[in-house]
Amino acid sequence: MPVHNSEIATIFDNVADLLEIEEANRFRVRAYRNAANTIRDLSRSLQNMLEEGEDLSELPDIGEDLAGKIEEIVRTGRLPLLDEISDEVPEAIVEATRIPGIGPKRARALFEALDLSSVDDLKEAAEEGRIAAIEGFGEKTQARIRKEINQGVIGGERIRLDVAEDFAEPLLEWICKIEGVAKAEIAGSYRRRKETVGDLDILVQGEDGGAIIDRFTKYDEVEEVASQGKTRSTVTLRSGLQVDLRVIPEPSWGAALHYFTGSKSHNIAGRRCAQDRGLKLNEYGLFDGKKRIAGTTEEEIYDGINLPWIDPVLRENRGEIEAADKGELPVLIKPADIKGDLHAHTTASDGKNSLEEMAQAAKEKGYEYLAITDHSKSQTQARGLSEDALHRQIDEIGALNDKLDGIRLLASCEVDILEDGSLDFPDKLLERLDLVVASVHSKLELAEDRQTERMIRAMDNPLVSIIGHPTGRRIGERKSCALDMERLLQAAKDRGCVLELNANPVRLDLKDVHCRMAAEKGVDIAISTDAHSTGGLGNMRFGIDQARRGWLATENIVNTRSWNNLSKIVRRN
DNA sequence: GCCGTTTTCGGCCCGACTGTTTTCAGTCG
Repeated sequence: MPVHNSEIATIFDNVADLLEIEEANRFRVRAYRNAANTIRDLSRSLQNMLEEGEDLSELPDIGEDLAGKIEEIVRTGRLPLLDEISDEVPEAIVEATRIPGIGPKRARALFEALDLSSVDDLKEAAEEGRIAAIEGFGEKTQARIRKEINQGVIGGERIRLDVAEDFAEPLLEWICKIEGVAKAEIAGSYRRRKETVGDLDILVQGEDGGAIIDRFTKYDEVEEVASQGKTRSTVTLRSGLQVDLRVIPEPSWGAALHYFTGSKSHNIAGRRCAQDRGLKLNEYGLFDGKKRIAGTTEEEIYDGINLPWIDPVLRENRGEIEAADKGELPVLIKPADIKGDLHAHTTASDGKNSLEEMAQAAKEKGYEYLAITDHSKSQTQARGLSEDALHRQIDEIGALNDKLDGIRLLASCEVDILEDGSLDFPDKLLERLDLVVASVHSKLELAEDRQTERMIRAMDNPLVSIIGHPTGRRIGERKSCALDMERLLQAAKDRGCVLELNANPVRLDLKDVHCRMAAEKGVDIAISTDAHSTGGLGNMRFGIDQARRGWLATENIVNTRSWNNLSKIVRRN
């Protein structure tokens, strides 16, 4: 049974959580967390690395001990250490640490003082007023615990980037108008363009922090003010989104922007770089002793630790600091590089606009081409085209292209990959198309081997140009199907098949790490919107952000090429 | 538990805010 990196990382994170509750050495706890982060970001599967006899202790943050534990997990699917400490620490304490404001120490103190055995017991104790009586606890903590448990918000879900934008952009605009605010910017994972964000970190430049924050907490959509000081405040909006605001004086702006953009592990690595040079880096600046030597801009900060500015999308401590140090940062793809969109639907299947309307919208984006990829016949719920209907659409596109000026429609189809890997339309029909996108829409639950083989079999057909939304995931709704990504990428490379990076913010399929793996293997990527309306073409920017997070450059992306060049790549036969 | 131009020990990122107590630990980011 394949063991995935994410499972191993989760085991290590769980060990860290439990060790923390047991008050183990905090650096040992951190070692497990660091290892989990390293593992989560690896571009290769640990299982494969082991099978190929590689020494895992050469990986960063993995030493002899953890390498041995990984081997054990891969072999048995379990880690005895985790089983042992799981027995020692009641599950309810672990759950209690998910209440904001309750960490490992207080969770343990609560359960020991009150002799509780579940979170329900904790709720009961809070309602009966027994928590406030414990030394070190008080009324406020008790009220908070009661509220958090009743709201059932233990944990808190991450919000999709596009959803966060809907709340963030109007809020930012409003903040910019507060008196005394010189400028404002959203930092955090939002600025790094992660596919989901946990909260918003907003920085404002201004002098009178107390007044600015006071005004901020009066924003129309603020439901609760969790904390409020002179430089910092945390509120929750009615939408459930948590917003942290920090007021930054001008000389520290760059340092604060860098610090609060993160990621945390990028910052830690950055501070080590500073330490190596005998300097100290924090959110106020870069310091030589007590003297601030940089801080106004991010460029200054990086320059001070002898690095070029690193784009926020790369700041995940996935090797960007080392690459920057060697002058080997990728030249990332940018919106202006895109010459066309290779996945779009019309009213012929489940789209909302006609061929003409889609062509016009693509032209307005400055594109050279737009591929029309309506569904194939098996997709009855999406009004998939019959063979005759596709024949007719190909003729229609041909005729329309004669009339169109400055944009070319490509005759295409999003053909279903059937359960056995064969295609929903015969080759004879597909041969008439400019290119073919092949996607899986059914039987997403197949076992990893069968799912992987199914897609590889589809790629065996040289008429298939691009595999659409390869993993089928929908963020927050549906997990990725089980796929051996390394094998899939190798198969794509061997066959010259392109993989899609679906730019729909609900999909963003491939993930950033998969994009990076693809680039490392030399697999071409198409960033496509899968637009079902003219507005949907605008999702390209989410795909580009994702590609940039995956270190992709112009040359990795096929739809940065003119059709003359692109046609040679997508016509493999 | 990891790591090393300070290499087998002794370090390990850093500061704000809260709630509690009255000088600070815990938590968070």
